[in-house]
Amino acid sequence: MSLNFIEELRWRGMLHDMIPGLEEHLQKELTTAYIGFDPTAPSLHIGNLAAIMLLKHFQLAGHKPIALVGGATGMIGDPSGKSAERDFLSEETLRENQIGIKAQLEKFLDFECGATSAEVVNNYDWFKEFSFLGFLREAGKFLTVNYMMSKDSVQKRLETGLSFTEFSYQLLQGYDFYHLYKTKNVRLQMGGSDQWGNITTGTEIIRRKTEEDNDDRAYALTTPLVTKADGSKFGKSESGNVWLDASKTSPYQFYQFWLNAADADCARLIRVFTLFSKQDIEAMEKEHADAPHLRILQKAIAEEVTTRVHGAAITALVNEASGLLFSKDAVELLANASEELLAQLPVLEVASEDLLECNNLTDLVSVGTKNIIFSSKGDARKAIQGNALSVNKVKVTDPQTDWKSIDKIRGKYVLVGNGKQKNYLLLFK
RNA sequence: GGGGAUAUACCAGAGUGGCCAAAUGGGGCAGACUGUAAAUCUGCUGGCGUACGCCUUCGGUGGUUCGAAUCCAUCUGUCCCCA
Repeated sequence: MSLNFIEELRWRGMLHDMIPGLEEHLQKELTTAYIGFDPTAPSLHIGNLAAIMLLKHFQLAGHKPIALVGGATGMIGDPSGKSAERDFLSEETLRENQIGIKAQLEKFLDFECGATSAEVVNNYDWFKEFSFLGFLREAGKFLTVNYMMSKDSVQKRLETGLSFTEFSYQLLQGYDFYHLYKTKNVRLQMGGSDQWGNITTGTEIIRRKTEEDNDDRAYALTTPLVTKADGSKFGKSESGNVWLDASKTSPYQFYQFWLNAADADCARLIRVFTLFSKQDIEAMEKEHADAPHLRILQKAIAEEVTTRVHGAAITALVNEASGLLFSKDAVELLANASEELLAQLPVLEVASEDLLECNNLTDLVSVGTKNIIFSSKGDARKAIQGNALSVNKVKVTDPQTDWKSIDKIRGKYVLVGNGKQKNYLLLFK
C-alpha cells in the first residue's frame, strides 16, 4: 500500500462521496473493488474513462480492481439520469458488446501482477440461472419498497412513469455487490456520482444479509461526473460519442478531441484523465499560464490519453499528422510524408462513379464525398460562400470552381479544410 | 370503464383556413477576433437550383375547401382527472 488511494483522488478532484471508514480500511489491507460498465455499445467511450481511471488508481495504490460488465443489468436498463424508459437490446447484441468492452478494459489495467491483478466479470454469469422466485427470496426480501422508492433515480421518474423492470434495477445491481462480496471478498463498489443510490442499495443488502461487524463492512465511493466549464456535456464531439475503438473514432479524431479542450476545462481533465503527478501538473499549468497559445496542457492531455488508448507509435503519428494538417506548409509536407503517416490522416476516398456526378467543387465536397464533409449541396454552397472552405490550404469562395483544375498532391490527394479545425484528405482513385 | 388535454423541424415552444418551410429561445455549423481556447459580435441551420422558383414536411389515415400545421372523421401514442 505504497500510495494513499483516497488522498490521490482528493487532489485530483475525483472524490465525490464515500462511506466513512473506507480510508482506514484501505490503509489496513489489500482491498478488492469493482465498477460496473453497461454493455450498451460494442466499445467504451470517453464517458467511461473516468471510471476506468478510478480502477487504475485503485490498482496503482496496491489494491485489486474488478470491472463488471453488466450483461444482465444491461438487459434491464438503469433509470439513473434517464428521463425515459430504455429500449431493450437483443441478447445477441449484448453478447457482442461485452466482448468488445472486455478487450478494451484489458488495455488499461494490469491483469498479470499477482494479488492485485485486475479481473473482468459478467453479472450475466450469476443471473442467468437465477429464477424469479429465487431472486425474490434471495434479494427482494431484504429491502423494503419504501427504501427503494426513496432513491433519487426513482423519485425523478415517478412523475413521468417508471416500469417495474427499471424499478427493479437497483435490486439487481445491489445483488451484484452482495454476490461479489460473498464470492470474491469485494468490499467496495465505485462509480460516478449518479450511481450513489445504486451502490448504497448494495451496501444495504450486504448489511442486512450478513450481520456484518465493523470489519466486514461494504463501502461505496463515487467520483464527480465530468462536466465542461460551459455547462455542456463532456465527451461528445460533433459526430457524437468519442469512442475508444479506433474503427469508431480514429486515433486522429481522438487526439484532436483532447487537443481542442477549452482552457477552463484543462485543469480538471489533466487531473482526471492522466497519471501525471501533482508537481508535474502544477508545473505545466504554470507554463501554460505564461504562454497559453502553446496549449501545453491540451497537448499533454491529448498525448497521454491517446497513448494509453492507441499506443505510443500511433500517437506519435497522429501528433505529427495534426501538426502537418494545421501547418501553412501542409501541401509541401504532405508531398514528402511517409505512407505510415498518410495512413493516420482523415482520408476520404472519392469513388470514380461519384465523381461523374460532380460538376463543380460544391458537388465534390458534398455528394462526391458521400456527404461526409457537407451534408448537402446547399450546405456546401453556403459554406463556400461563407468563406469556410479551403482547398490545399487556399480559401475558395466560388462554389462553381472546377474541381478538375485543382492540383493534386502526389498526383492523387487534395487537402480540403472546412472551417479552421476540420481537415480532410481526398484521395482520387 | 368514463371524462379531459396534448402530439409542430435536433430540443423546447409559438402558430388555430391563404401573408407558413412555419415566430422565438436553446443547441449545432461557419465567419470575424484569437491560441486548432473562452467570451463577444455576424451569418446559416428541410431538399433541389446561380436565381424569380420548385419539391417534401407540422403523430398515422381519410375527408371538407379554390386553398389546411390550422376545420371534420377515425386511428395511434402520451399526460391528467374520475371509477
